[in-house]
Amino acid sequence: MTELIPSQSEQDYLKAIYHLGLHDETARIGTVALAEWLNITPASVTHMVKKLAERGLATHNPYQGVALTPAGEKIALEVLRHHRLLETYLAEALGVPWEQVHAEADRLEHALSEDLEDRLDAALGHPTKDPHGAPIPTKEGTIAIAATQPLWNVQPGSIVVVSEVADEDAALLRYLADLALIPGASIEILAKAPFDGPLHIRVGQNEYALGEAVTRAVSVTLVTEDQMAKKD
Amino acid sequence: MTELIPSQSEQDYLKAIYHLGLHDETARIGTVALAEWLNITPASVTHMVKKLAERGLATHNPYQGVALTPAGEKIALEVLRHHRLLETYLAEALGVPWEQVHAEADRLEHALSEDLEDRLDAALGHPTKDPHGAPIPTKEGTIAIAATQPLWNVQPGSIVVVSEVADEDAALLRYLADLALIPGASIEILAKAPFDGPLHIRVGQNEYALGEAVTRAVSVTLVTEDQMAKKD
DNA sequence: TACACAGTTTAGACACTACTAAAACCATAA
DNA sequence: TTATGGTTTTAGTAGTGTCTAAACTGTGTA
Repeated sequence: MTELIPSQSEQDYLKAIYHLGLHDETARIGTVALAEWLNITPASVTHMVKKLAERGLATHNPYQGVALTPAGEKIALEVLRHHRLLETYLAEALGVPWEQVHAEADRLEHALSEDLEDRLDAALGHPTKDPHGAPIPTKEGTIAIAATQPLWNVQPGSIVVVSEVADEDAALLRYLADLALIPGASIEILAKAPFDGPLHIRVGQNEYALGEAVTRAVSVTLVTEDQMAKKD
Repeated sequence: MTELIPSQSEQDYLKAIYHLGLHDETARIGTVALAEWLNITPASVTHMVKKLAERGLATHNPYQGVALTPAGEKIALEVLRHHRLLETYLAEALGVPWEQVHAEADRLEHALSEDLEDRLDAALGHPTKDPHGAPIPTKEGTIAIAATQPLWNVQPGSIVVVSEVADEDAALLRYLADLALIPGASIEILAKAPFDGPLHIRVGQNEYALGEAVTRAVSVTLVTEDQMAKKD
């Protein structure tokens, strides 16, 4: 009955919990991790998480971590839809550079009405991915989870296609764009130095040696796998 | 030195003070007037106005009213530029109905970056008026004040052109659009009933009798004046 | 001239969201 | 089994922006 609209802060927390819960399904989402992600102190996070739990948007077992309830996830996906539609629109219609759209969308997403959301969606032809390759949730609250892996984890000898890149770090995005490591790009993994050393890859005519930070930010899908890695 | 960015609330107050000070240059802007405009209690307005005065954005003589300082007016005009560029963009690029753009812009204006402002401006070809005929302040903080008067004040027998319509009331805007009373429309003032009775006008082939509320919301410029009104 | 009343301000409170400092918890290594 | 250290929570505080209730001001009228 009392369908309270979550505050901007609450929406940011829900989005953060959703984001941190994405990659390691099983991993517990801790107060410190959330605090670092949101640039807030752990004490403040505990406070807010308790409020989210009271409102039925998250579950909170003290000392055990946080998780979204279905209601909380629904809101997180709505905000994410706003965010990614805005990113796509800003890039396509207004030519905002791709490393900049994330920050702009973060500010605009909370001020976007449902009507405007629909208009952006229609103007873009109902896109399914944002400029960084991330899937755009549907209005119904479903999202396509692609079967990808971090470039960091791929075996040498494989050929992969870039599916998605992390969009939070503008400097990193500029670097990736320089390297043509954008969604859809083909990469050949040449070698990986031991002891978590750099990954050697070829993109088009160019070869690069990339560190862990960069290659963890790039999600890829396999095209061909190295013989050595095959096991059947 | 300490160039503080005003909060969203502060920006709303500055915009409101600017708006209320526009039409009657000399009139004092009172707490109740501001409170009604902002949908807030007078006590809260006093509180905020004192804060604005402390920050050098407004002057406040207790019991005597509020006024903007140059610094405050500059900010008000920046917000107004955001607002009106957004209104124009939403109407032109996304087809948002003209009675709806005001409310949308009110939410988005605070989240618009300078870069995005410039992009909207360029995409629209540097417009000088918003969809309601209101002038868009320049980036330098100047605004073109048109020599207009409320339709309500025009002498019968005159012919006028609609210059601007008040954009706050969506229902009123829909009504004006139905009557084709949009910026640029020509109006012949036929008669005015005594004792502040309705104003009879012709717009194209149609004649209407309009009350004070409606005709005060429409600003016009004179094309020809009635003989009776001429005084030299 | 004094009073009444509309307009304005003060005082005190609350919700929100953040902070610091200190206490409580828990897992792991000695 | 206990010490240790990182994680988490509690307690208390602060700033913003709002509210209600009560006190104050100043102007026009009787």
